[in-house]
Amino acid sequence: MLRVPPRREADTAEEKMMRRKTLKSRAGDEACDSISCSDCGIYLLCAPFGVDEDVDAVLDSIIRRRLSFRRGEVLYRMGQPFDAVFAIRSGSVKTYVSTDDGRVQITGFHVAGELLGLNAMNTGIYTSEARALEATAVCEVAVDQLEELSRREPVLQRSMLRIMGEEIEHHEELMLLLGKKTAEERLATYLLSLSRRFAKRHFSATQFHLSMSRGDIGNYLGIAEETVCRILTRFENDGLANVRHRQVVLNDLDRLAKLAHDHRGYLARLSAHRCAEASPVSP
Amino acid sequence: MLRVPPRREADTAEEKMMRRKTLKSRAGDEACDSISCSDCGIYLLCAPFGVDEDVDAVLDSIIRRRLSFRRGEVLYRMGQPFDAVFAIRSGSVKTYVSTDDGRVQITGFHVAGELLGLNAMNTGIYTSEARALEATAVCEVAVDQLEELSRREPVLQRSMLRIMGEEIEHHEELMLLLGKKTAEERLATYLLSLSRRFAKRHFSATQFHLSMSRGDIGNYLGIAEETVCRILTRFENDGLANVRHRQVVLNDLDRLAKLAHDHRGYLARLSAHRCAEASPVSP
DNA sequence: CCCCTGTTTTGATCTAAGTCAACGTTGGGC
DNA sequence: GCCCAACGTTGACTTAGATCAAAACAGGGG
Repeated sequence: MLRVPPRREADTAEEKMMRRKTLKSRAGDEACDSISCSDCGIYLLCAPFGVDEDVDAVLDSIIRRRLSFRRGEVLYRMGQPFDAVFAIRSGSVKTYVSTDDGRVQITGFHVAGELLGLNAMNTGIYTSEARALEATAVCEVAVDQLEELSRREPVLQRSMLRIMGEEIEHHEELMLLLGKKTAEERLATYLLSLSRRFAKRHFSATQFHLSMSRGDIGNYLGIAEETVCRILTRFENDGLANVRHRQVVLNDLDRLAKLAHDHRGYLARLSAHRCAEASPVSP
Repeated sequence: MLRVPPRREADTAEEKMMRRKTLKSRAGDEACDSISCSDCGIYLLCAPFGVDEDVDAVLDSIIRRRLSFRRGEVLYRMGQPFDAVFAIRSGSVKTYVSTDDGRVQITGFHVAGELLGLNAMNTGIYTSEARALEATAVCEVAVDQLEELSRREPVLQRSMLRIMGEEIEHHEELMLLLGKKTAEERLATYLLSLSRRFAKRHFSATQFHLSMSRGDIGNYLGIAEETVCRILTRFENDGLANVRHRQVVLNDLDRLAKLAHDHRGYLARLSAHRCAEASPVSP
């Protein structure tokens, strides 16, 4: 704890940086590297939804426009009216909420193939803000068309609910981390969750690149930037992981998982146990 | 921070209490005080969904069974297969997740009229646990029937998305609180959020009853039980609020809102501002 | 290739809130 | 109406991690 003087975080610095940069180079913004739908991350989400016909045609009908953002640019702001979700085609994005006095809490990092903005479904107003961490390409999908289509395609409807459920689960895990874990456990949990995410996309589970700064990691995990550094050095000394600048190498996933006191690991063990016993219900 | 020795929390104590109690009195469990659908909280959610015909008939068709729980009883456990959601008819429920070494984080308190369990939509396994805070009556609704019905009733489909979006928003606010707020701000935010919730249901915004213990409040807010007490006494001395046992009286909502550094208040001000300016987009 | 700005690292010091301990309060069960 | 386990409160002491400060490092634009 101990952060009373509201030292206006990341945001302001980035805002300033952006203002400076925006004066120059407003080069090839739109449609400079338009990838075909079948190369896009969301294709993976759409494909299994039973769209047997011309996939490209269906997708084209719901995609309003393609946009690209440079590092630091804003996808949507808090308080803006909501009428579209964003499918990330490439790059990565952070989302965050903030207090009235400028403190910021990052609520998630999002990568290619993920859907952004569904949470504004409730009020019709964005309650969070999204900012590109690097050069990022997205497809804008109008919600009303998405709803219309999901009525005709039950698999799409189910999938939207599934995606939101996944986000809720992820938030629950993060709340456990923010409320009950030590700084060391937080970092271990974080590295492990990144590793799993990459593995799921068939990248290396033990070597990857961070698209976010130490400051962003600390903010997300509810600890100071300096603490992030200190603990990463400790991991290095313990032979657990090497994090040189933004390049990560994990040496011992098992030990990391033990350190993390993982919710997900616990769940997996629970399910296994449940299967093993086979006979519930006593008189 | 500073909670390394995993002092097994609430859970274990409650479990023990339940075991003791369960030996005796397994009295009128089911259907002892079955309220008609039109008295039920979820009716309010269902009514505006365009079910113009016989509402009761439609509802009866999706409600699998009615259950009632006593204080401390579990609605569902982590790791259990998911096939139904619960609509709370009366009473209140806490949901929580936990680490493998027994630390618990409460993720929400839920009251009559709210829907529980939609978050398991993703994996088909409950990743959290729900426990009644007091005598509580619920309706169990099978998910497949809910999905089936929501295909025919677009308003229901929209409403499910809206409910999940609301939960996500609520989690974002809680993450901001857990990651960035002081203990005092947390309590102020909490009291204010309860106040708003009661006001929305047309109860008093300044006087209400807490169904959860100090321990539960502290756990939910990521602070120690003792800190909750200390700060409540401070609020009392400052003439801000009187919290005697479980009876709350709020004396100065404005000052409380200032203390809370509210995300929601900030949002409201933002929207107002946006309306006032009327002219966006500069060259 | 060098500068400049933002990022990362390390050390010294401080503090909000956690933990421990002990005591007051209460309401549900018999 | 009495008892006791759970709940709530208050004080004394400890500590994980925040803040401050300052140096080392990178990498993109000119």
